[in-house]
Amino acid sequence: MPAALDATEKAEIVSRLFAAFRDHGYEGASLADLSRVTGLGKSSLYHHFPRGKEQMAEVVLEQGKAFIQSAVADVAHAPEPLKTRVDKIIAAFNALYAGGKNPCVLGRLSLSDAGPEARKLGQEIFAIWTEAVADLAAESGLSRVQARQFAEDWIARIQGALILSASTGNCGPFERAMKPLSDLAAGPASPVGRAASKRRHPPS
Amino acid sequence: MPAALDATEKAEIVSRLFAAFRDHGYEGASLADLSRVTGLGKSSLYHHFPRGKEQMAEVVLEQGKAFIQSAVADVAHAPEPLKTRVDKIIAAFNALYAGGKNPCVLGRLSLSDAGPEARKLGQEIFAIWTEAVADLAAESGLSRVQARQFAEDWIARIQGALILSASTGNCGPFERAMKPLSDLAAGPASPVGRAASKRRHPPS
DNA sequence: GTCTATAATAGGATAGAC
DNA sequence: GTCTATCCTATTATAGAC
Repeated sequence: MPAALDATEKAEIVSRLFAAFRDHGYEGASLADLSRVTGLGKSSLYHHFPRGKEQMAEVVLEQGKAFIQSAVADVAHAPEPLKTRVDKIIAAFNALYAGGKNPCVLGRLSLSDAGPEARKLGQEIFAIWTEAVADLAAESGLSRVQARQFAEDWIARIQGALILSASTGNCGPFERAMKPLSDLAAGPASPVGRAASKRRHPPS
Repeated sequence: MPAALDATEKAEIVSRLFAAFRDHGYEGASLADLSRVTGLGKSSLYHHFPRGKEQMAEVVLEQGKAFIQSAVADVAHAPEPLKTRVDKIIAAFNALYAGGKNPCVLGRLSLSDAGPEARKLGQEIFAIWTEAVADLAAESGLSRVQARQFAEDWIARIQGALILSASTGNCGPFERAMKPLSDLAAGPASPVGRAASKRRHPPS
């Protein structure tokens, strides 16, 4: 029974809420679930989050926003070689999504009915994510419009790959989805999709 | 008060359940919601679907499976020019997803906790969808392995684009996601992503 | 800050009349 | 086949002791 909840403990609680919403969605995660995973009674949860489940979802999205800011946006603009920054970002996503085995809490909460504040946060996160990746793409030589489309398409592909692997267990789409970003730092701009180099037979 | 529910009326009910699950997810669509959108009392719903909400989700997925079978798989193997088949499939998805404005009921129900039968149905639908698209890609000249990856990556990109547009309102990612399939029928195999043709400045 | 206990309501599901 | 009425449980949320 800790007298006060220090920053570390608070972060641990939010991290467990994060995993619960990620794995079960907003409507699918009940207060009983959230109580169990955090080890706190319902009343204690309400002590920390007076507005209840909705606020818990918002705090989880705040953590997601902080992740994108620090592990993507800040890294993208760091004074390091492009390849280094790109590799760091890919490593961060590989960890966050466990190589494709974890769903995306942002994708799930964005669709669910978690209230207007959560909605706004989701949009902000996608915006920060998109801008950061677009900056990398532009740096690698794409026009501003192309870079923005590259970013949107790359993020979309990741989100969809996580749905597929959650349903089918196949992480291949997620692994391949990392490649276009990786290719930004290596040679001519590659498209979001895998380069289709070899044809078995030419089109008639 | 119709004496019996003919096939048309049944299809109409399933169609409305489809829209409800698509827009609110499995956990997010309450029996009260489903009762309202179908115009049937709860008891009437249980008359048609004795196993309740879970069965309703399964029936909705059956409809999704039928859609993929008829509008994608059957079309893909029809005796028509490749371009014709591809255009028909794209038109079908444009209608299903309203140009990117509708979420994907398959993507939503696949993640939710709608029971083992629904899970299995989701996997089957993704499998049929993947095989059909892979056949088209192989026909256009890709190797079997490349064709399967093309299909997985294309489907992932669509699923993710629908999440993005649901959150941000931007349908651009969905519209661009259609292009790789369209390109299958026009010239050399294009990748899943947009071809990054022009560089503003060559990589150093 | 955490707990037990409890309210208040919504959710899924059923009974039985018509 | 549909309805009204009801049941039971889970869910969100609060009260108040410690």
